[in-house]
Amino acid sequence: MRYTDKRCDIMEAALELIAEHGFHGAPMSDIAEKAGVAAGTIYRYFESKDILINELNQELETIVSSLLLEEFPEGGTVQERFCHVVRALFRYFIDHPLQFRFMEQYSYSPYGVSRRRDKLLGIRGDADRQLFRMAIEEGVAEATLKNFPVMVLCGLAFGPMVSLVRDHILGFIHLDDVLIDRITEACWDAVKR
Amino acid sequence: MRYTDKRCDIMEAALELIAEHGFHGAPMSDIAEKAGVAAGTIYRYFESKDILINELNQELETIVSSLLLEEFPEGGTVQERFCHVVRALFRYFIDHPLQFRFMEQYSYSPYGVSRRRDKLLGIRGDADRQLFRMAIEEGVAEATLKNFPVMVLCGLAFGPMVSLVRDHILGFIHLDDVLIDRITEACWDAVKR
Amino acid sequence: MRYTDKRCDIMEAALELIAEHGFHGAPMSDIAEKAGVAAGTIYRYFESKDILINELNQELETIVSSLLLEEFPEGGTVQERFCHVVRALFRYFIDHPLQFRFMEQYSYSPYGVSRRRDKLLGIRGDADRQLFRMAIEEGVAEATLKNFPVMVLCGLAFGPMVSLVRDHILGFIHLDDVLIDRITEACWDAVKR
Amino acid sequence: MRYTDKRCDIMEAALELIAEHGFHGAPMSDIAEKAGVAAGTIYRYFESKDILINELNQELETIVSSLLLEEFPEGGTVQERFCHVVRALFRYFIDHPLQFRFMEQYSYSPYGVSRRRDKLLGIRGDADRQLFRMAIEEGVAEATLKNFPVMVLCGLAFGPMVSLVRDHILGFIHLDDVLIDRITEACWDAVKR
DNA sequence: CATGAATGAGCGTTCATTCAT
DNA sequence: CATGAATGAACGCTCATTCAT
Repeated sequence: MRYTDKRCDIMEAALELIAEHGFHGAPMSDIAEKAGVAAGTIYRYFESKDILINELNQELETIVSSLLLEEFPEGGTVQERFCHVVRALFRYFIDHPLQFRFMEQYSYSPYGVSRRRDKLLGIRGDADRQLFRMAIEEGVAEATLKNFPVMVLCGLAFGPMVSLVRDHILGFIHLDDVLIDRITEACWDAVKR
Repeated sequence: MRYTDKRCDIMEAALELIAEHGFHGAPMSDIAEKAGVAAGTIYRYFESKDILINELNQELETIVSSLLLEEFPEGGTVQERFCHVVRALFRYFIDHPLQFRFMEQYSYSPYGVSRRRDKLLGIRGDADRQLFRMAIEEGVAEATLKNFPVMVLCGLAFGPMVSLVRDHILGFIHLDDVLIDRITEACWDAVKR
Repeated sequence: MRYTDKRCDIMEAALELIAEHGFHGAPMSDIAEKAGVAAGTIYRYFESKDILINELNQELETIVSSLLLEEFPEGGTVQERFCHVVRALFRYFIDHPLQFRFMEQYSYSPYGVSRRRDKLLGIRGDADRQLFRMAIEEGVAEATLKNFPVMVLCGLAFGPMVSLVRDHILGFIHLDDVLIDRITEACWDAVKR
Repeated sequence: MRYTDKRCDIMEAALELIAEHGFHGAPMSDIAEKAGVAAGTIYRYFESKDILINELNQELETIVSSLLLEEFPEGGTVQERFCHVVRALFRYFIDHPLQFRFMEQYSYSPYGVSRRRDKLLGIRGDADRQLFRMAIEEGVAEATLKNFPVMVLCGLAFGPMVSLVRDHILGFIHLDDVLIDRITEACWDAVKR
């Protein structure tokens, strides 16, 4: 028996179906079938559909988080750190469209809103966010960046990425490494003083 | 007479409930009640819930479209035209959070994807988009803008707006006219050569 | 129009199935089928299965209550009033075995316990209970009855009835009017001083 | 060895949970957990949940039966024997509310009905019942008791007890030894000629 | 045209029971 | 013998849609 990790199977099936059809287009029965388990089995691993969805999102966030920490240029300039994060997210999501579609849907649902609120209130804080936030605050302090609230600078940094990754995944544009680098530079132009 | 009172009532009720509770948190019966009509009556105006949602989105797009055409500085510089559009969208959505929440949900759902595809394939095209596209193509041609595909420039222009309007509506930041103007300038920095 | 045909059909079907098979042996789908309606239709009349059950019990209590008030010998002796109630309950339940089986199950379920508690706390009080209670208190005061708490006297009065009606319905004994009268007298012997 | 530790643990757990939450509020998994065994283990001792419940009831009946035989005044008067049984049941159930709640639920469920039927048809007969029955028949024969069928006299004897023990357990009244003795006397008044 | 009662497929979830280990 | 993960039928309930009035 090679694939005995049922929990993973279920999460993968959920990821795929929800990414493709949305939360409501992915009934537990379909998830179970795709995961190769019985419907009731899911409930041994996740108390409810909501909890499955939340845990899946949390796991994806953790993966993204650790990805950003890898090769993070901690001693680099503000620009280097800023562009590292933007570029890394671009590449990760382009390589992982299901993850992107899922997280996108999650963040636009009631789930995401309350989670977002928790994070902002400091109830939750990931290391990667701290590092990025510090880079930004440093940039503002030393007048490398425009004097905006952190959240505005985040919007300028990630807004285009979200929008463009989506267009890429839907096939409306094609983003290659060269283009990603150039777009990342453009985002830097938006925030730099 | 296509746009009767009842039709409008239904669309308004749908807008409000869907913006607030999502597509699946807004049953037809609730929409009917809020609109002051019987459940069956909705089906005289809209063949199905899906069609209601699609038509509602279309109407909102039309409204936004005509808004952008108003006071469009047709003879102005590329920068003037670009910033007009960004700023106008910022202001409209901040003043119309229900419309924003609805369109946001729509665009992240399966509905939005196919619609988007239609548009790009030229099946649908709004006047405002033509004007904005022309401004951008002009800017690229005259080397005012960075040499990116139009869609990338759109991402750089509107990505931050979508992200920041959302944060504003959720109460995470407060956008006033001064800040909007400064952010719009920052978006311009991203796209200008 | 509160008591439509369908509402009655549903209540009757529920009464019959629950009396026969218990709360858990009577799924909503069976009730619907027996009532000749679709499953969803039940929920137009009753918010939930629990509420259906509670309303059914309440209705049966009301019927029993008004039955006891009919021909109640208000000016009679304590004995006359006591025996009227015991005898009337005997006869009603023997003629209405489904009602008996339902109420029996109800009173032994969590539903019944809290309802009972409410009644005793005076949150709910039916006219018939008041009359019976008054007769008993009068009997105790004038030393016609043994000096027991009211509840003990009720136990002596109704305990045998519940037990014997049940045996009758199950076919273990046959109660006719003569026997009922004699048993009622025996209950009187238990309570009288 | 038929009555192993595990078997007892399971029965005790079942008794407690069913008494408290009813048959349907006591899943096998909960019973297993409370008994400190795996869910599957229960099925080594009991073929099914129904059988577990039936055997539990049977065991409780046996315990009650032997209790009644203890100190049974075999040579005493009919009254002594009658009152002994009534009083002993009162006391046992007041001291063992879980047992009472279980047996009550059992007897009002489909389980209880068929069991009752078996008993009356003579398929099952416990020694205690024989003794009580004999006392009653003797009383009827010698005209100490009213001339009722045995089952009616049982109803008069035990109906009040069941009703009042229940009220005691639910906290609606408090039965102490003095009150129990007096109530037992009252039951005797009901059956004696 | 408008109504709203009725429908029934489909949902998330539970749990008695099985069986490979 | 004991385990507990897995099963899947069955439950209570929702809601988009229909149609007799």
